[in-house]
Amino acid sequence: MASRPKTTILDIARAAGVSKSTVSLVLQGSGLIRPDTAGKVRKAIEDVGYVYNRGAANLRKAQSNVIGMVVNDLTNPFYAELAVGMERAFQSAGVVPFIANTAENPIRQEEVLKSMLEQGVAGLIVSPARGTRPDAFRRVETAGVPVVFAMRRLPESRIPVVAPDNHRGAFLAARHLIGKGHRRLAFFGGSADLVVRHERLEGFREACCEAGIGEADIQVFESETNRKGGMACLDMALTGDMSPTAALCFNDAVAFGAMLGLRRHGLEAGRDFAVVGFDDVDEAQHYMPALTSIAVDPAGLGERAAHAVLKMIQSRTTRAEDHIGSVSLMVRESCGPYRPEMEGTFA
Amino acid sequence: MASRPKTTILDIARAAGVSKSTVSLVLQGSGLIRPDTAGKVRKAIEDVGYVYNRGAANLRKAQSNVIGMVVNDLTNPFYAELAVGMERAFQSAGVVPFIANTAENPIRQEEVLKSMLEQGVAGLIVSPARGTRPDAFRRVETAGVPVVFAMRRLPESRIPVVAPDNHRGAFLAARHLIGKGHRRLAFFGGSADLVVRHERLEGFREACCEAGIGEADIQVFESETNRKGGMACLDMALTGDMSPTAALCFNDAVAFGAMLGLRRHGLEAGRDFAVVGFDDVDEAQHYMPALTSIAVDPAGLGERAAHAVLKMIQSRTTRAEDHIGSVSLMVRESCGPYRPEMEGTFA
DNA sequence: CTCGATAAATGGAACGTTCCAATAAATCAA
DNA sequence: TTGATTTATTGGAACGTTCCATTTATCGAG
Repeated sequence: MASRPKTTILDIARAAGVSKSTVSLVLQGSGLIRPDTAGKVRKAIEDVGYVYNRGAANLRKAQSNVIGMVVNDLTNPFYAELAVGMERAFQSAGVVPFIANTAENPIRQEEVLKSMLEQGVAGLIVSPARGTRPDAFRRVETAGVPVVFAMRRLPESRIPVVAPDNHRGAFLAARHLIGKGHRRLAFFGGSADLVVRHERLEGFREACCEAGIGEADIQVFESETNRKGGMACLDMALTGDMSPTAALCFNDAVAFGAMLGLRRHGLEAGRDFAVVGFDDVDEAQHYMPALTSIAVDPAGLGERAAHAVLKMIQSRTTRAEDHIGSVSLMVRESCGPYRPEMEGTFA
Repeated sequence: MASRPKTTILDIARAAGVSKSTVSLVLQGSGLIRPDTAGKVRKAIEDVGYVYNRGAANLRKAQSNVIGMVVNDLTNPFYAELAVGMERAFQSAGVVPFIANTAENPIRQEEVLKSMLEQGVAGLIVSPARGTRPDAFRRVETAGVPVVFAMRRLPESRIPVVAPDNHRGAFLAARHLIGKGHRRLAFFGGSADLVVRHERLEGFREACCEAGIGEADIQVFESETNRKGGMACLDMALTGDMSPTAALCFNDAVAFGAMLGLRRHGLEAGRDFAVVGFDDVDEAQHYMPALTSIAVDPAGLGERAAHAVLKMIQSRTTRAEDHIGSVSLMVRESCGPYRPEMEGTFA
């Protein structure tokens, strides 16, 4: 019951009456073996409960066939979507990606990366944890393993990135709010050490600037990137004497939190306050009221990232071009109709 | 830039002026090495960009330190929670689990399991895909790798299971509905090949039976286990001439779908129809109306499952006791107050 | 048939580690 | 100092695979 003697390629060779080399060749699907011999071997493999030892093979071969995928928060359906897209792309390439979660913890991330390197991954797709130190990927880089960042990037890094057009997304969202008549705007959520937030904030500011809205009418709040953070932002925003009338949220989770917060104050998104999210998770369209958001196609970006590493591995390079995915504004109910009275509140 | 010469234990030995055996000992944290020699070695490791080759080590060692985790749907936050719980338990044991998603596809599941075996996992936690064939785990079993099923089980299998008390959960939910005065009940969603559904359905029926509600007043609908499935169920339920007034849903996703469906018919959960979910995902409490559901603590079950494999690996056995986690009914708004008029509709 | 060419199959070394048995160095008791 | 003991270190075989260089079988042509 316990302690298998572990059958090897030699056992199969013996059973099939051929040499280990022949078995190896069959395993690799080489055409050099006569079909009937190959058949014999395959039968032997089936009879004995053989399992291929990829570790041993990698020792000899230059390259492994595992690809690692390190994601910062599996609990966020947005990243789960990303993972699913990657898996789809890898599946058709015949590789099985291994996913590991860092739970937004840089220490854990380090462990995970180390483990993946030790396992001999051929490539890596990483959505780095918040607070990742600049040199966190030095080891990976010196090991010469191809990496691509997905969704997030590090401040100064030569590692290629696959991400949505955060700047444009935020710009579109802000312009939408302004178009509805809002003149005092807020940006909700995210922490300042996220490059992504920087990009979104810039797009947001650009739209404001274009509309002639000054810094005095812009309020920016930091928070966790989840519902709780969104509620916190809303509370802060409503306590000032010049409260904003609309908010662009760092992501949908924050937006849901903000809407929850509004309800606690007896207000309703779309009627008393405009909210727009970012990411357009599945839930956004089902929410009450349905959330206006920026669609970024995470699964598509996942596929893109997967193809990028695949290509890097194949061409044995560690460099690749960034890919900035296009985004689109999904207008729903959370911003309500055009409301001229909002213009009147211009400071 | 490309094609590392790959530094090995021998390079370090040379750099530190010791033998490879010494380096190996240091790597394993053996106390047999004099502290200053160990220091020298560790420094050399740091200087050279060494990465440990776990594949080579596993070739010699009996046991690896990777544990695989195969989940049927990462997109469902419920399973993501499960994964997170497992990771937590493994982290404190110093192992890094590798997660793979099967997307509810038995063929994919087979590939994934094969890949994990080849990688030499020490143990496996699996939430099997829908439609898994009874012999899908034969290879894993003959390989002697410890496996535990999480959340789901296979019809006839000796593999230990960690799962919530589905029977009791459904029983509690149904009794709650009956207590609210409902007398024509429906069960929404899930496919008949899921053992889990069987268990829940039984609990549901038991509560009905106890309350003297006959088969004629019970309607059971199959569907996908997501929002879409829930909407479909609701539509079917409302078309009959003796529509139910309340439904227990296979899981929260189905319940959300059902509530969406109600709204399309101009009805509201909690006022015109009672809905209860299963799983109590985070979203349940934030929904409008907040969803009454059965809490199962997926993260806790994940931890439990992790400990189970860990123990199995340690005691080199492939058997373990099942663990049935306790559940509790979370009463919220989706079933409304007691409504005696519902009793009147008794057939 | 025999020879040369081609196709099919094989033995052995190598990959990077662990671990045992053995050696070398340090320590101690006499 | 010497041997006995303990403490540190080391060489070499082994793990299961791949791949190169060979050997052996098969086939066609003369």
